[in-house]
Amino acid sequence: MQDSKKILSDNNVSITNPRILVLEALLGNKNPITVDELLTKLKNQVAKSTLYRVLSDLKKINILQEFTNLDNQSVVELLLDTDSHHHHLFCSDCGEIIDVEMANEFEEKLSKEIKRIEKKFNFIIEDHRLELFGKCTDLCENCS
Amino acid sequence: MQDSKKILSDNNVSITNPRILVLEALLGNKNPITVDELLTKLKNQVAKSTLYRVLSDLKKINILQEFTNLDNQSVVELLLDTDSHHHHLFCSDCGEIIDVEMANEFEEKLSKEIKRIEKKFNFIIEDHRLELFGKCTDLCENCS
DNA sequence: CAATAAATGAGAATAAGTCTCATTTATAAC
DNA sequence: GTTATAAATGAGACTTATTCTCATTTATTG
Repeated sequence: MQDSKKILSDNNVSITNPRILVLEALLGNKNPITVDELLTKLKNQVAKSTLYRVLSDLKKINILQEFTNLDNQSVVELLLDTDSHHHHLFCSDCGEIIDVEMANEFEEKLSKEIKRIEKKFNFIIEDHRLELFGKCTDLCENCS
Repeated sequence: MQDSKKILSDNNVSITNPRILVLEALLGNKNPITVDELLTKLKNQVAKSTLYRVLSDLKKINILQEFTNLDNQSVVELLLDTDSHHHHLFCSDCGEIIDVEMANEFEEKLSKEIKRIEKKFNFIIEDHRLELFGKCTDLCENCS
């Protein structure tokens, strides 16, 4: 509860009720969440237009990552400085998206390879994203 | 011209004019293309509803990959058996998406790391996708 | 070349996301 | 604490991407 206000003030964004509610909803989720699920969660608390605006605010201050799930739906995840670098595991059975940390050794290899690509393509690479697609065999109750 | 027909028959899909036109449009592009650009390209040749249906057909036979660009637009790329495994480089200046092959050594490291993740999460990982985000410094005429 | 199932075109329908504008709220100054 | 002002919000209209419907056309098989 205090968290969300701190996040906002730390980023010089005015503290409003909708912003607190959206942040709390996001903080309550370990894994990424569909914008649609967020809309449902906050129904009658935050207007649709406001939700989209707040999400765009959070993206602007660089604490929200947006991508798409296997059904091409928008998915959103809070990404605070304190959170560690991670990637995503997508289950094509149940649709779940799970945060995964890769081994340091691998990330170092990736950084080196990225440096090589930067030179080869004369590109400045600022960020990367690795997505793994498969099926969770017994992880969750949704999957047979 | 012969190519597109072969692709269709190889995949037991009936050979129709719209499918040939869409395939030829896709074959003509080295890099991924926006669905919207494809629509424009094929305006007056293929109905919008048909284009979307053909794209979904191609996805079903597993020769079309769909993802989103930095503006969250749908992007599409033909992915034939003969094509080599690659990833994507996104330029936030000009919006271009470029195919990139990573070094074999890196891909091997990635495979190993994926095996580790499979065990750790009890997951079967069937595919992966690596996206690199940055700016092309002098690559194209769009970028300053 | 006929019969039949599949594919298509045109446009209506849906859904995700954006925009508008009148009202409310947060912030900063007093 | 009040007040002034700019910023944020809510409600719903609007836009745009994608899907659906159904009458017509086309591909395939015998």
